[in-house]
Amino acid sequence: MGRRVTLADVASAAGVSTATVSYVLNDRQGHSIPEGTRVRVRDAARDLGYTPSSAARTLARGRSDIVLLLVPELPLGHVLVGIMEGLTRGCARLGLQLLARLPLPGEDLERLCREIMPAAVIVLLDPDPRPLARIRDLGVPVTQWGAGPSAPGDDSEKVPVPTDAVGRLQAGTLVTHGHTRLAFLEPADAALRPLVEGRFAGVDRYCAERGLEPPVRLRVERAGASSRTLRRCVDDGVTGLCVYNDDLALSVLAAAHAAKLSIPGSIAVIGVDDIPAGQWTDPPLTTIAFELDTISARILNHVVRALGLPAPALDSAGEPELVVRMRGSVG
Amino acid sequence: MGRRVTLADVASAAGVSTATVSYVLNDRQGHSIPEGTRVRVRDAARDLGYTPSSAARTLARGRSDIVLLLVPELPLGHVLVGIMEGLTRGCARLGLQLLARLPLPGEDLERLCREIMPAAVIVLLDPDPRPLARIRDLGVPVTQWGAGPSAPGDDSEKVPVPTDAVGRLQAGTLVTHGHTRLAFLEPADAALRPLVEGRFAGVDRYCAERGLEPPVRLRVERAGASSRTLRRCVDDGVTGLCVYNDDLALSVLAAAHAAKLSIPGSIAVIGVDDIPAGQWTDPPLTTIAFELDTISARILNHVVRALGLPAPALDSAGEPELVVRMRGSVG
DNA sequence: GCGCATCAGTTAAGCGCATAACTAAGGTAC
DNA sequence: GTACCTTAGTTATGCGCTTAACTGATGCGC
Repeated sequence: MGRRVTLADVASAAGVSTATVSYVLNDRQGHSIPEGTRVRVRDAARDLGYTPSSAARTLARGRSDIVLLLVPELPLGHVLVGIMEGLTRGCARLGLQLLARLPLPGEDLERLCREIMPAAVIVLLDPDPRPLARIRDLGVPVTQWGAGPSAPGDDSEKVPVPTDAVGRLQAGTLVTHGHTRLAFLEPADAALRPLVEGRFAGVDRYCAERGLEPPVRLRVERAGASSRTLRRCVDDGVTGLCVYNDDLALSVLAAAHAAKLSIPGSIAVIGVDDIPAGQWTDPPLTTIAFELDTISARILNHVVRALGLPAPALDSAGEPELVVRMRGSVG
Repeated sequence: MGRRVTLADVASAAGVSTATVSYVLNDRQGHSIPEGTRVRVRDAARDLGYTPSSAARTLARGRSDIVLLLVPELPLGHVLVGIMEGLTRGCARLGLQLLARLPLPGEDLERLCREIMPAAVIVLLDPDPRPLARIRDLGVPVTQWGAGPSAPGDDSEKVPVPTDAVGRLQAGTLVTHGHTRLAFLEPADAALRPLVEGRFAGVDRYCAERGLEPPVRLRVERAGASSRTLRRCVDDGVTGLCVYNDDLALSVLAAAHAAKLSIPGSIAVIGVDDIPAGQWTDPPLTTIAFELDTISARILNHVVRALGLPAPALDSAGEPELVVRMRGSVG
């Protein structure tokens, strides 16, 4: 198991003091250290297999290099996992460690942050904002990828989840394919409220701007859409259905089958998320996909700015975060 | 932002030395400290809002109280998320912090462990076992929830993912409902190989033991089952289909619809995972569900044992890790 | 030849906690 | 009364790293 290789070991191997090693390995400015010495230090570190102790560094610096990712208690679809992957990779490039935590209900997040002193906190979706404020008071920058309205003051720390844009894109896709009377189908789940509202608003405004009839708003109380709801929809003259997400859209497809309604003949359906199962349905599900790399880059840019890192901004400004995957359920 | 409240602050508030505070707050044995003093210390800690610095503790002890959870790069279905939740809760009760990491391809996990000195590492599913061995050499206990064969020596550190049992339960359910000629449908994905093999083996052995014909083994190359495959299956006299998981089973349902094959009339279908979407299909999907709390308790018991914690073993020995959810796709 | 700037480092003081080793006071046994 | 044990603590060191402050040598202008 062997004793740990410390800075001091590297220092004596390289014939310098620990301070010098620290300066070299951290690339600190303001210290003239000739290249020859730098090389000796780096070689020694490599040869000895030196790995810094994050605990010691944290203690000395007052903040760790952990970026704490608070993930929601919802099942983590492939969208969230994809974003996590992008964030993990991006943090690694910045010399930070992305570690994810599923906050437990009733847990004291501020305390958690006092314990581990993360360099930054990234929050996915919209938890209770009050603990976040207290984390900020600790001096830890909090970046939120969320849908709710920005609280006053944290505008700069919130990367918006596209919601309005999703709704517009759904509606636009349907309208482009000739549908003029739309409906919006949403789950009842309270946790999803901010997302639901945003997406509906997008559909609603899109219709308003084009002078179309306002969309019919439908809510599914539990486990999937019913054939009844669907049939009523069709009877009302709705021909295009924007569904909150692909999971729910799958249930719509099933209900349509059961009700002998053809898709997209009787009614066109578009979901959100681009889940794999959507490729296997009959017809394959047309959907809105999130561009995961673009989204994680935007989140990381906020973190970089908040930490004042001299990092090459991952440029993601111009790229789209959403794309339409045309498959077969929209005509 | 205020200075951090340290042990020393608590000590002077309680009128004792920092050593005493440390002993009290950590409940260390072998030190006679009267209840009165204990109360004074604890009150002071509470009143001041003391939170220990995990960095300092880690540095002093040589190991942190982080339990590193290495999650696979696969999309995290609700099974894995459910287990994560159970582990997070369980660790919290043990005074540990569960933090999850998505290992990046090519990343040096041993180095990561030298950096953060986790109290333990939990690995979900089956990554390359070699880095795991090197982590163990660091003295960090590694608990794996995996399907592959136990490597020699780590038997005790591996909690088996039920695979054989899943296959048996699928086959058993179909047989109980009168099906005697079975098939097994699997994805081609190489990452899933150990799970696939185990589940097939379960089906296969079950059939052998009952004197039934050996199951037909079918593989889906990409994106969902085809109607052709299904029809061939039926033509071969197969009436019961064990599908690798619910995602794939949904594609089977769709294919059956397309092929005008009735389920379970022409062929019965059973999946694995109990994904939500399975409740909304037509017919609703019968499936094998994992008992997530039981599984996370078993994993944690291994961790507790490996760390030699004096913890109340979360008793999960007798409980089933699998249950059948009868819905409609099996007869 | 002196003062001053620059270079190339070093010294040493923490960061907050755990813990081995010690102490001082009081009680007991004989 | 002395030797010893227990109780109830304290002292002080070290975990590995960062960083402000310092030092000694060299070069340069004039």
